[in-house]
Amino acid sequence: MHRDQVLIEVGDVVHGIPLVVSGVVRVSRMDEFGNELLLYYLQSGQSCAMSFTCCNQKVRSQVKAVVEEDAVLWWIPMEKFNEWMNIFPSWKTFIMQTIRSRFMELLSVVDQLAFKKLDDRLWLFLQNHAKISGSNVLHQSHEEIAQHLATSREVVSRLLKRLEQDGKVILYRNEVKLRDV
DNA sequence: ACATTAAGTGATT
DNA sequence: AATCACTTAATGT
Repeated sequence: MHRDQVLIEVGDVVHGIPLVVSGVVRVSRMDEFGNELLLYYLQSGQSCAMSFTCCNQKVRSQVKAVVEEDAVLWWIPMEKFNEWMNIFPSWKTFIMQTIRSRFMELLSVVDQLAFKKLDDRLWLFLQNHAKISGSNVLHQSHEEIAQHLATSREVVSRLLKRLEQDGKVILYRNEVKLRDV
């Protein structure tokens, strides 16, 4: 699966469980106008907790999943999913763990929305992306960053400018480089 | 050289 | 913090 490939759109019927073997998948919430809010990233050995509930009850997806970095995925069919639940305790444990960890990440997003200002959210976004991608260079335009944070481009531009003045970041076109602290 | 897209900025709400 | 209107800078053709 190559970069920017859309794995699941809002409203899609989910037929299986995506298990990320390698690469990174970005999971976002969408509103009716196509505005986006980044929920979390999935890395190797992780899976999307949303899909567990969705495909068991044939509920349509409430989130969008896009390949962030070239990824390999295993789609586990629903039947296997249920079968393994009974056969392998380790599978059950894995499912419970992912549900818990995704839930925690969701809480963190809620916390940020409720209690944090945009400058903090932007900074956390940059930090998190660096951690996930293993690179201190973010290849995204201000517009794209703004979309992930569900805000406007101008605001991101201004906040990034301030981060640059604080020496925390260096700005280029379509690129943000984090300085080592 | 010109058109297009990204980024910077002041003013307004 | 969002939106608008406008400018400036970078990039593609």
